[in-house]
Amino acid sequence: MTGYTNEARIVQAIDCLVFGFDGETLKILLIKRGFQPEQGKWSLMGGFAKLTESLEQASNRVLKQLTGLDGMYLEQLHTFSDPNRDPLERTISTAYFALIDINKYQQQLNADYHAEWFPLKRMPKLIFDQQEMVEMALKRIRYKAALHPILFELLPGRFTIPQLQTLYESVYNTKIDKRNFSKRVLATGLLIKQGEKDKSGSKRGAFYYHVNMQNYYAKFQAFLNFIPNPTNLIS
Amino acid sequence: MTGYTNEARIVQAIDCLVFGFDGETLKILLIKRGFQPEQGKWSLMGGFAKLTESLEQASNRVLKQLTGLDGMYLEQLHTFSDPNRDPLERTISTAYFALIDINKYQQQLNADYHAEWFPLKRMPKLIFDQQEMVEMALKRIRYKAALHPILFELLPGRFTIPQLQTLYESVYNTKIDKRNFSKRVLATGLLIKQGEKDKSGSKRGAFYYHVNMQNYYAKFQAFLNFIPNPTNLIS
DNA sequence: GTAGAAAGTGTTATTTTTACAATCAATACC
DNA sequence: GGTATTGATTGTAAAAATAACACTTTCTAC
Repeated sequence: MTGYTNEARIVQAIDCLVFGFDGETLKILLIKRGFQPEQGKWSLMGGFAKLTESLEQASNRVLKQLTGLDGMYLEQLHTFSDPNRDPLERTISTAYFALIDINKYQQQLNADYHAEWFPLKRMPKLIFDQQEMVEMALKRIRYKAALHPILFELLPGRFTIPQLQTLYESVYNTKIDKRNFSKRVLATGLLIKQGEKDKSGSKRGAFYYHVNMQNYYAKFQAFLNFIPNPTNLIS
Repeated sequence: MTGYTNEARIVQAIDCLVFGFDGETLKILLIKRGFQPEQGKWSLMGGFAKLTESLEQASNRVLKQLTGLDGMYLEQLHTFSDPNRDPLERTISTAYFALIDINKYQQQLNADYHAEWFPLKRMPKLIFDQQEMVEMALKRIRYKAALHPILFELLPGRFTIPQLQTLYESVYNTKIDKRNFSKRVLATGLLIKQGEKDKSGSKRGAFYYHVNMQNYYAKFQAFLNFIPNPTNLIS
């Protein structure tokens, strides 16, 4: 037995959608593609699966190369397989999205890739079907974050409630009442108040919180309903 | 330009998880695998992607072969890529799950495959990583059906509210108060009452309903909250 | 010491959800 | 023909969750 006979063998790619939050708006990390086709165009960071690694391993490898980071939040999004998606050769690409703390991202590592963060509203045109990937990822993030605490992955180890609210408002492109928001997030039991304050945002300063990891893992699978009226928000 | 040089080319498989509902319990359609490796073992229906078709096309082709059905509800589940998942050769498999009306399924077409419906509780051991696929599909169905009306896909064109309730109870392995259930589903505006009754289940008979397709498509993306307290149900 | 600016906090009205049981319709049986 | 049987159908009240809404506090800068 030496393998399946008569079956096609196809180049298997991965594409990584890296999201970060700068305190203002959700951003995506793009690179200038370094090889043909579409060399020099803005693109997602991608790569190809080697024979001996899983697609998860391939994604982590590529992300490590690009960002210097390990062990980030990474979720398989979708596999894109239109026979004509890549003009050079038939490829199938599995897209993964990563949520990272934008501050941990190591600038120097990606100099080779000419990587840049783009606010989603001012994102350049992407190659192939990558535009579709980004749209799907955004949908998925909104969907999932309405029920699960994944957005904490975008924040530094300590953060303030106003920062957290800005993040939710940015992801859902909406305004949330701050009294209700703070009640809601505190009620999850996921936040632990710290002694210190962040003085950068206001004169009074806002207390730092960090995530209660115990509750985080315990509640991750639960439906949390962070977002009021998601029915009206998700498109 | 003749393609990417130095990249691995990999056999791309698809696996189809076909679910049906017989009025009592959720069932999955399995076949006796007709080729090596693992010939003769119970398996999901699968196939390989041809060079010129997308994975969606491949899945539909395979499902048509197996069930004789076209245009069924089909959703990409996940791509499984462990390098050792298939002992014969490195393959990557994208799993799709289908929800069909078990009555439409054409028995004769699949005689070649020795297909059989199994209640999920009495499912035989499957080959490779297919057990994991089934578990993931069940999770996804429970997750999605808590918010979207996908379970209607499992029912015939007309059905009664008690039948619908049995379906939900079977999927979530729970009991739901019938007064609250009927209020809830009728409130969605997805059901249209018909004049006739189904007399098979009781002397009095239960009114048939059918899905309001207009509302169905309109509300499909909305969060519907069919299931009381999903927090306690989803594991 | 005062003006400014964002942080922090409580209550009420409304809506949604849950709990709970009697009546109705049709058949089967006497 | 009458009655027993069986599942279908329907409403209300209590409880919980959500949404609406504005003033006070804290700190800095001037």
